[in-house]
Order: sequence, then C-alpha cells, then structure tokens
Amino acid sequence: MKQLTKAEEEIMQILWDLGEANVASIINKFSEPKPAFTTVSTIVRILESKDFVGYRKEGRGHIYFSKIEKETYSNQSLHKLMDGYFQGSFQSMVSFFVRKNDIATKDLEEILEKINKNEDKK
Amino acid sequence: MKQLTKAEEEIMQILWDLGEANVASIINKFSEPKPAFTTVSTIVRILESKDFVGYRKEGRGHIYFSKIEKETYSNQSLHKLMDGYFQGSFQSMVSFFVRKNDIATKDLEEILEKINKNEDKK
DNA sequence: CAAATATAACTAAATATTTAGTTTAAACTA
DNA sequence: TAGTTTAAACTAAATATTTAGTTATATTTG
Repeated sequence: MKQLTKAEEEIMQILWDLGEANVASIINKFSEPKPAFTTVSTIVRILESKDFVGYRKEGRGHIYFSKIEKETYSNQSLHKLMDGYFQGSFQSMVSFFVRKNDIATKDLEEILEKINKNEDKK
Repeated sequence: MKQLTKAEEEIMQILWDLGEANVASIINKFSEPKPAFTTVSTIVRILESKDFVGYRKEGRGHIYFSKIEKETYSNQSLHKLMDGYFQGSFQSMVSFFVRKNDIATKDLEEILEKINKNEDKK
C-alpha cells in the first residue's frame, strides 16, 4: 500500500478530522503561515490521483473526503514499524516500548481489562 | 529529531544489523539489483553529514557505524505514530492494534508476565 | 618506484516532492 | 445577460531525494 509524504499526510489528517471539507476549510485548519490555496489544491489533487481522496460537487466547488480509513492507514504504518524494527513481533514491540518509556504495567493491565470487558459484550 | 528517508533507512538498517561495515559490505547486504558503489557511498556520506553515521579509518578505507541506536530511532518513530494517530495515548494505540489484528489477549498477558519476571530481578 | 587497484570525494543528472502563479471555467449578482 | 467572483485545472519553478559517473587519492604489488 502507498505511503503518504509529509505534506500529504498533513492534509489527510485534516480530512480525517473534518470528515469532509473544501480547500478553504483545509487551509483554515493550518496555523500561520497558512499555505496558498493552490498549494493545498495541488496536494489534494495528488491525493486524488493516488486514490486516497475522493470528492463530490457541491455548489460552486468540490467537497473532498478521505477514501481510506485513518484506522487502515495507521494500522499499516504500525505494521511497517513492527516488521522493520521488531521482526514483526507484536510482543517485542510492546514490551520494548513499555520498558523504554517506563510505562506502568498497570497500563497494560487496564488495557486487558477493557478488552475483556468488551469481549463479554459480544 | 531527524527523519530518515527511504534509501537512508535501508542503509541504517544494514549498519544496525552489521554493527559496522565498509561500503562493500553494505552493498553485499542488498539483493539484486545491487546499487552502485557510488550510490551507497553518497548516501553514507549524507548520513554522515546528518550525524547518523560516523566512521573510523582502517587500512585503505573507512569503516562506518551508526551513531544513533536503533532503539532510539524506533522509539522515536513509535512516538511519532502514537502522537499523530492515537492522541499520544499508549493505551489507545495498543488496544486499537490488538482489536484490529485479532491479537489474542493471551499475548498481552504473556508480555505482562515477562515484564513482571524481569522487574523481580532488579 | 611505477603501475594497478580500491576507495572516497566531487559532481551531475534523473526523479520525487513541495509550493505557488496563471489560466480557465463555472456560478452568482446586478 | 454581462461583469464579477470563486474555485479548479494547468503549469512551472524551487527544493529534496535518489542514483551513479568521473576524478582524485591512497595503498598494494611487481
């Protein structure tokens, strides 16, 4: 699956955040200095050509929306990291991260609890 | 902290793997089609200028080595992902990944066990 | 020491990415 | 409907990345 460049990712994040938006709304989400209309428009059309973004016509312009779930993309990115740095092992990745960042085991226990709770609901 | 480009990362992975290496050994690690000597040499010198790589003289040439721990870089990358896609929350990231990939809770339990075991040793 | 060889440094060119100006088309308004 | 406005499409240029050729330098060997 395709990788987003830095500028592309920034705009995807905004689209994931807003759900859908025209170019003006996207620009609005940038902090100063805001990029030019044409800059954003260009990147959006690149994303369109890469099939990350779709649009529908509305009034005078286009309303853009993401065609790929944020979840799908982040999952793929995590997998890439896991494969490249932890021999594809989820356990390695998590235990490394816990140790490295002094994450309390209580946090892991809480995650387990929450997951088990939701499993019950099924 | 600086981000590695695709070509740079490939070579860093090899250096992390080998510990240290000259250009020839790096090329050797590539599968066909192997890049040209000059290509690898250029990227190594870029990594040098970015302070990712150092070298020492040996005989006729240079022996290169990573100046950044693989652990440091992967930790930073994971943090970036966590911040960008999971509001900086470790719990969100892990529970998302577990659900999304149908990872058995047993895996998480095992991680906990292992960590607790090592904590005892301290 | 001179020639051959191996390697790094320098340079360049192809490609990808980022940024934004100009032109064109659509639709709103007076 | 003609002029004005707004946004998209087209185009271009600056910058970053990737790839590799050429030249310079140092080491080995005959």
